[in-house]
Amino acid sequence: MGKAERTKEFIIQKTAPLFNKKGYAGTSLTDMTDATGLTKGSVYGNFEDKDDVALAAFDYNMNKLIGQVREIQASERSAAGKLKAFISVYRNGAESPVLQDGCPIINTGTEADDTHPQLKEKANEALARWHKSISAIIQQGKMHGEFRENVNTVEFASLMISLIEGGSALSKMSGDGNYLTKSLDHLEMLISTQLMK
Amino acid sequence: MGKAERTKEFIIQKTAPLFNKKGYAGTSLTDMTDATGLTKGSVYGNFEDKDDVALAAFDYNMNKLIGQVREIQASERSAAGKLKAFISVYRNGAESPVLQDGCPIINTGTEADDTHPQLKEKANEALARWHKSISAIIQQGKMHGEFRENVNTVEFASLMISLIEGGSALSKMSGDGNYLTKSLDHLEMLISTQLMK
Amino acid sequence: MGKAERTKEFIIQKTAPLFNKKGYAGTSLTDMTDATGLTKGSVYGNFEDKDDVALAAFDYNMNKLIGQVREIQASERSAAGKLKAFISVYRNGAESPVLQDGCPIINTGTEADDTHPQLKEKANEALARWHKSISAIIQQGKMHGEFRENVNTVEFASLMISLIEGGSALSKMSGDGNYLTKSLDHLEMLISTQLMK
Amino acid sequence: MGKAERTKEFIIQKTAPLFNKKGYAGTSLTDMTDATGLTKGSVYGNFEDKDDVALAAFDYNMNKLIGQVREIQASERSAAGKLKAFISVYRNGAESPVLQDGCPIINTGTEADDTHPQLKEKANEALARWHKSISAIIQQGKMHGEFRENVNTVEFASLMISLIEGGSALSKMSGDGNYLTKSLDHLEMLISTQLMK
DNA sequence: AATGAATGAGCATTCATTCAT
DNA sequence: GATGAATGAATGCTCATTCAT
Repeated sequence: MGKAERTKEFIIQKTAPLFNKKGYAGTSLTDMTDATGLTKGSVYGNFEDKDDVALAAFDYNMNKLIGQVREIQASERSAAGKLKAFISVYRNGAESPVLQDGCPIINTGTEADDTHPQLKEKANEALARWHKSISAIIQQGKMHGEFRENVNTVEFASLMISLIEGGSALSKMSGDGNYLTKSLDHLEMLISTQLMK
Repeated sequence: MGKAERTKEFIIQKTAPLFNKKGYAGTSLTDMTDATGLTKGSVYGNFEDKDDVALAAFDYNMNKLIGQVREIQASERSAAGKLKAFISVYRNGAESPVLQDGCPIINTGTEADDTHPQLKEKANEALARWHKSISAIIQQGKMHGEFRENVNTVEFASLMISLIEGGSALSKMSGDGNYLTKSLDHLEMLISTQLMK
Repeated sequence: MGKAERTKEFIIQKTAPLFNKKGYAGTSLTDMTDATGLTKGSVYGNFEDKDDVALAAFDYNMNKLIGQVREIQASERSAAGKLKAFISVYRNGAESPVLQDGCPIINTGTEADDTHPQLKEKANEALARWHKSISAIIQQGKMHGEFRENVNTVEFASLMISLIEGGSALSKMSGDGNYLTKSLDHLEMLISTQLMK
Repeated sequence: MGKAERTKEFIIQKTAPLFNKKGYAGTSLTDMTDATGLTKGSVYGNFEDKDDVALAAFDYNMNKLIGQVREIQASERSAAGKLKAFISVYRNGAESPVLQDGCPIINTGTEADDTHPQLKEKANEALARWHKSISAIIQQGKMHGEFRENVNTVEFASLMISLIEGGSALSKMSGDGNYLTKSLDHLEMLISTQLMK
């Protein structure tokens, strides 16, 4: 990794939490230089513009989040276990360096929706990937005889994400953990009673 | 209503959609004067500052949203019917002047969380009121013998809001109606099977 | 004249010499606020952007220059006298608030040619108007029997402007008045011997 | 020519057209690295600063221009022929790699006049050299009995340059070839009727 | 009560230049 | 001798806010 690569990485690392916490419009170049200790020129030497950093920061946050999930999934053999890895990560969101400021998908998605097409696209791609990943696990569960065949895969995945994101966002903003806890409890119940044989 | 009152109302009316659509940071004073045809001086003659307008705009949006719910609830006698009024409003969100830009609670809550304490507070109060309103309906349902006694009121209310907000936000950002549709379908099913006798 | 109008006028008045002297790229917003004592916000409250000021400044300079010519022409009855008014203004360029920094047409035309299409257009329009004005005077002279019919009007006008602009620009840059003096002397001779009967 | 010498030459070669076309202020270091494919460090390794390059670029452009003239003059025996070599080069300016962006003397002279003393000096030196060169040819013509003695050498030289530069600049900026054509036609006529016996 | 005009701090971005490697 | 990376001052411009009228 060359010096440029290292600096880029460093800038993303330091600014990604800012973008997730304060949003794109709420994060200024000065916030970024304060967080990194670098100069504006240096940021512009390594990125095309603020957008470029924000886009990279979103990817960084998502990768970190996915990494947390993957780590847990690695030790899970069952499809149910793999699904529950998502639940586990969000349930302990307070300790996650990413989720403690809220899920990047909904944070970015709600801000960028009517203001920043590129970021919106990114958030939607991440959402679609997540949906696909859940769907694949459910299909796998069906194939291995672990899950019932008569459950609609796509619909279950949609419901699962809605529960996680809704609960997560509401608990984050209200400080009332019940939204997330009850959503995740309900989701686990659904996995056990609707999905598993 | 004096002239001042009327101008205030007018400003809020015209800017409330902006704030819900583009967020607090994304809405500039110039956006506001463009939308109203008034001058900046006029805005500042009627409000203390941008915050003051944003706060009022949030209330305006919420009242409009609550109004839509109330209208439907007015013709519903049963507790289940009253609960389903919320579902009905969100299901037809595309036609709601407020919800077409997303639910103000989650829009405001996610943006303001780490940037604007007063707005965050407003969003949380609205959320708490909503939660209380749902809880009261459930209690009423229980008292009238319509709902089962052994359902946890608070938890059901939390789950209900998570499903609505999660589904709503994800469908809004992705353009995929499935998130909302499946959440609301599931919620209706829960009301029928878990709540109703 | 409202206050806005007066401020616009004031800004143009103070910055027009800067633009003529230092060029478009060479004149910064800070130069402009230094020259006016106003703030950047004030400049942007009265003009769309730097271009807008530069364009207005060019017009201001040209109008001033044309005014000087008109003043002399007013007391001239003959076509020859009217043509010589142009010569007179450029001959005393050192004392002209505009020409002391060079003729705006050639200053702007040479800088903007490959860098600023709008300014280039302005300079060319001014040049075309000047050409038309000279042509009209020559035609008038012909009609009144003052000038010979067998002189090509358009060609004489072109030659006249080339002599004035060439001499003016070279004397300005070199500090050697001979370029301008000899050009204008030659031009006067041409008017007397080629044009006049 | 060592490597350093070759790189210097290469940079000048590639940037000289930029400086003539876009001017000193209009040509950025980035324009220069784009044009050369080299790095900023490399430019600064071979030149003191941007000024240093611009100065060298001006010389390069002038030498190229003078080279074109010399080439034609080489096959001219008469003084009149040598004078007309200048005319010939400017008349075919569109095909000259230098003149197609305008004459460096007037381009540089008008921009640098009030902003860049060193460049202004360069342009003036070039102008003075040109004047001297024309004067020498006229003197030669007189000595050889080709030109009349009673013509003022210095004044004719000044007039000649004014006609060429005025016509050239105006045609360049306006796209109307008449300014240059008529100036040069007139100049040739002057050489034939005033200068030649 | 409302306006038009101004403010000045802040914005994202580009500049010429430097310097360790 | 050349590069890649960094600097910091300056660029044009927008922001929320104020205030005389």
